[in-house]
Amino acid sequence: MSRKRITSKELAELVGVSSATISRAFSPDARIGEETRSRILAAARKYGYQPNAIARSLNNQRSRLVAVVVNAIGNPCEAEEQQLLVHALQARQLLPIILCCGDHSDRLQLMRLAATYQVDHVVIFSDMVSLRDAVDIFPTTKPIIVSFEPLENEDVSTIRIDGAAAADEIVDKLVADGKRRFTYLSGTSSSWIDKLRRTWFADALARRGLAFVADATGTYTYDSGFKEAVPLVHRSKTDAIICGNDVMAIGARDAVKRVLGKSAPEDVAIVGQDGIAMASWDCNDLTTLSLDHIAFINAVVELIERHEAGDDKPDTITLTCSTRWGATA
Amino acid sequence: MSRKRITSKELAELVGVSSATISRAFSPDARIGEETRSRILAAARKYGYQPNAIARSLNNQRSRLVAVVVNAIGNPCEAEEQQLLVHALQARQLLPIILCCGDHSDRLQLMRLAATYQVDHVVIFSDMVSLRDAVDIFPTTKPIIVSFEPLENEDVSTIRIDGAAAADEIVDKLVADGKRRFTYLSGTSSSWIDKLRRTWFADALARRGLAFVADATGTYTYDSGFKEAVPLVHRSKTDAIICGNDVMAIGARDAVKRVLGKSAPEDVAIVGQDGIAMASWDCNDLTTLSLDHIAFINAVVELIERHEAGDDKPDTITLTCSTRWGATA
DNA sequence: CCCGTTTGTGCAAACGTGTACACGCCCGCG
DNA sequence: CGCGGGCGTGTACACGTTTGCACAAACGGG
Repeated sequence: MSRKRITSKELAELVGVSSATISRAFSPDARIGEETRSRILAAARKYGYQPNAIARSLNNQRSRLVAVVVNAIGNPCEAEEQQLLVHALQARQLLPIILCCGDHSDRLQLMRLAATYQVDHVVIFSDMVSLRDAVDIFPTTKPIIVSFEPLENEDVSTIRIDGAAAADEIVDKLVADGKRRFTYLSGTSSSWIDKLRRTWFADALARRGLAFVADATGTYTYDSGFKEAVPLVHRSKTDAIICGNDVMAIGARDAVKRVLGKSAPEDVAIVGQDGIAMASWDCNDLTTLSLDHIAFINAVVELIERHEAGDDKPDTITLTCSTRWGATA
Repeated sequence: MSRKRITSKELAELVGVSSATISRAFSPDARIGEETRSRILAAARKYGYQPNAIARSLNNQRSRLVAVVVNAIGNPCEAEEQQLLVHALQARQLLPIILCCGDHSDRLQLMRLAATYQVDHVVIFSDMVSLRDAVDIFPTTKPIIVSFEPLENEDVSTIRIDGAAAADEIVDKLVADGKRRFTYLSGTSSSWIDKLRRTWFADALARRGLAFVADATGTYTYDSGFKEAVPLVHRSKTDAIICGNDVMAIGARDAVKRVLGKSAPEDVAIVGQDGIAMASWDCNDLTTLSLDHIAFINAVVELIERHEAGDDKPDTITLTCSTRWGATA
C-alpha cells in the first residue's frame, strides 16, 4: 500500500547500516557478513525494497535493455521469432524494447529514441533500415544485423540465410511436374532480403534454362497475396507462383481456388517462404522454403551472449533453409 | 566512428557553455537565448550528442517506459493488439517493454524485474497474473488491467469486454438451424476471461432451456483445437462447438472436416472468438464473436494518456462485442 | 539617472545506485 | 607481544541529467 518506492538509503536507516551495505547485500559476490545480508534481505522483503535499475544502469553503464527492431508484430513469421527471442532474453534477465518500424513510424527517430536509453544490444530484424543508419545511431553498441545486405567493410555481426539449395530442390520438383511458366510474388520492392530470396529461385531456374515470366509486388499480407495472384494467373498464364512469404502464398492459393476456379497444384503450383507454423496447418498444407526458427534465434542469442561477455569481434553465422513439402506444389 | 558516447559536460566544454545550458537547449520551453540554442544544437549534431535518457529518467522520476504484460507474442489475436498498442505508444514517445508470461517463465519475477526499471505505466493483457500480484509488484504505478476479474474494491483502471449480446445472436441462429448439442472448447482452465466467455454462451443457452453437453480444454493453439475436437464430436455427438478463440476454431474445423469426414456447419457448426484478421480469410471464413481491436486499443491508450496527465482516478471502460458471420455456422 | 523587470547563464544540489578506498577489528603466526 | 592480513563496514565520489536559485546584463519607464 506504500505509494512511494523505498530507497536504499531509507532501508539502510531502518536496518541500521549504510546504503553501501544494502547494495552489497544484493550483489552475490560482494564482501558482506552473512548475518547482515540475511537481515537486510528480510527487511527488503518486508518494506518492498528493490534496487532501482535506472540508477544502477547509470552507474554501471549497462542497462540490460535490448532494442529489437522489427517490421511488424502481427506478421506470423516475425512473431514466431520474436516470441523465441523475447523468451531467450528474459531467461538472461535482459529486457526487450520492441521498435516497430512499420510504414507509419519514422524509423530513424524511433531508433534514436531507443539509443538514448543506452541499450546494451541491438537486434535488427527489419531490413527497412540501412546498415549505415544502424551503426551511426548506435555507435557504442554494435548492432546485430539479421540477414542483411552484406557490406564486408563494416564490422557488425550478421546472420545470413542461405536458401539456394532448398530453392533448387523445389524448382526441380516443379519442373519435373511439368511447370514452366514461373512467376515471383515479392513482398516489397525496397527490401534487400526480398531480392535475395528471389535470386535463389531465379538462379535455380536459370540453371535449367528458365526464367520468371512475370513479377508482382505485394505487402507480405494475405490480402495482397490474394489480389496480386489474380492478374498473374490471368495475364501471364503462370503455372507456378513463388511467394515472398507464407501468408501471401495462402492468399494466392485462395485466389487461385476461389476467384479463378483453378486448383493447386494441378493448374497452378504455390510455394511459400518462411515455414511458419500456420503453413503446416491441415487447411493450408503449404509447400514452403522453410527456416529453422529455433536455430535462427539460437544464433542471435549466441551473438548476444558473446557480446555480453565483452567480445566485440564481429561474426557472421550462416543458416541454410530446408524444404517443407505440402499439398500445394 | 566515436566509440564512446559524448556527455553533456563534454559538449558544454566544446561549445563554451555550462552543462545546464546544454540541457536547456533540449527542453523546448526553457529560458535560453535563441542564438545559443542553435549553436548548441548544431554542435550536438556534429558530435553526435544525444541526452542520456537513463540519467534523465533518474532525475525526472519518469522513465517513459511502459511494461506490457502478455501471454504470448505468436498468438494472432494478441499480436494484432500488441501491434496497435506499440504503434500508439511510439507515437507518444513511450517505449514498450514486452513481458512475455508464457508457461516457462516465472511471471512474478519477470514483473518484478520490469518494476525495478520504474516503468511509467503497466498494461496487463495476460490474465494469468493475479490482480493482487500486479498491484503489489507495481505499487507506485497503478496498472491498467485489461478485461480482468472485477474486484470492485481495488482502485485500478480496467477494460471490460461484454459479449453477451453477440453470443445471444449466435446461439439464436444456431438453434434456428436445428443445433441442440452445444459444446465448449476452452483455451485454458485457469483463466478468468476464459470462464467469462463461456458464461456468455452458457447464459444464452440457458435462456432457451439448453446447456452445454460437454466441455474440453485446449491451449488456445491450432493443434489443441484440432486434437480436442475429435473426442467432442465422437463421444458427445456435438453439433455445435463454441471455441475459446479463433485459432482453436480453425483447428476444430479442420479436424471435423479431415479426420471425422464431416462438414461444417451442416454436421457440426464451429464458432470462434476474437475476430482476428485470419478469421475472415477466404480459406477460413469463420463465424466468430469478434472484438473491435481498434476501439479496444484506443481505450487502453486513453487510459494511459489520462494516467500520463497525472489523473490517478481509476476508470472502467466497457466494450461490447459484435458478430462476424462466416461459412462455419 | 535610477530602479524594477526581464533575459540568459552558471552553480550546485538532487535523483539512487555501485564501488574504490580507508579504517577498525580479530585472528594467527613469529 | 607485535604485526600482517583477511574480513566487514562506512565514507565519498561518480554516473549524466534536470532545475531552483542566484546573479549579471540589458532594458525600459518614470
